[in-house]
Amino acid sequence: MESSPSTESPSEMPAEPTQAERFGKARSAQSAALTEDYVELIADLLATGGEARLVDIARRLGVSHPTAVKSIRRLKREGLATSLPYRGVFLTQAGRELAERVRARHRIVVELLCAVGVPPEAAEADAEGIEHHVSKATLDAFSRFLMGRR
Amino acid sequence: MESSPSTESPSEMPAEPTQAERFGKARSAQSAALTEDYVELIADLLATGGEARLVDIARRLGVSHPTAVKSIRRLKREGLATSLPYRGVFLTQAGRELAERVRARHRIVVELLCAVGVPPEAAEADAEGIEHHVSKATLDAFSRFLMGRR
DNA sequence: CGTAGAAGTTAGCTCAGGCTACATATCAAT
DNA sequence: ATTGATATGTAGCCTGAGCTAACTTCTACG
Repeated sequence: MESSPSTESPSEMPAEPTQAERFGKARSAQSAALTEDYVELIADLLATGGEARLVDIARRLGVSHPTAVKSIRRLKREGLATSLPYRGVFLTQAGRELAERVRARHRIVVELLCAVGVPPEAAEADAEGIEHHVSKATLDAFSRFLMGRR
Repeated sequence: MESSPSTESPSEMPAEPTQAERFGKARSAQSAALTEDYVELIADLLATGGEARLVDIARRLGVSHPTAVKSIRRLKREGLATSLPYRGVFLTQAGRELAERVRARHRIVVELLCAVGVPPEAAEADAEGIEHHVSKATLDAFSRFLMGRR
């Protein structure tokens, strides 16, 4: 057995907390991702079809209706959406603002991916997962990059 | 908004399945993410310190020890790792190969982010979440982009 | 050598997101 | 108006990842 592990005496505390924080952050981002997906989709349905029905939401997200119900209940709890029993789902002011931010970010991520040579279909598919992990700093950098090459 | 619906049936079933698939894919990617994080970290610990102890893994990932135990049990179940009770965790051949792929991908993602102007700290932090959603096609595009500007 | 403390393990709980099955409400068309 | 097809909603279960508490096993040191 190697004798190295404990002999790291001089300074052995700096790097780890940072990495743990990064992982933790990525983990919680995943939770917000669902919220963002729902809000974005609802906004889209409202914009294109005039209304956002449970069935459509569930189908577009590829989940069962009850799952969509639960998630939307959460959105309502968080003050992002409202719904009338058989009249569809709507967004609150906060929900609309979030949707707008998410949509703008999604667009920028897709454009950035395309700009560096990712095929459009892959860009669209990967963006769905990537966008939720793009911080403000990174998004700003993406914007600048796209701006610069126009 | 959809580029090319797979089947343009007469009346029903428009472009939705595609989007549902994307969401589903992003969802399951999140599950693989954990596996990748663990394997990558174990490889790193083995490379730098010679051994990967439960305690170190848990601390670096920012989770409790029992959580790490559970996750590693899963890795063993999936044939990616082995462990001897008080002797640390090791990677199987498959685990080492996965670790190598993950590491290469992580590096490329960070480099790509930096190349488009993302500050290094943000690049490193965001990559932790982004990398798990980068498909082969996107990764290849990243590589080409980086190659081209060297 | 014997024991204190670190490392590892087990048990059992929570929470969130998913699902199926079943119940109810709406709507559209006859 | 009745009724069958859709759309919603509720109940109850599963799974995975996290945590704490309590127990066991090493190991190192006095």
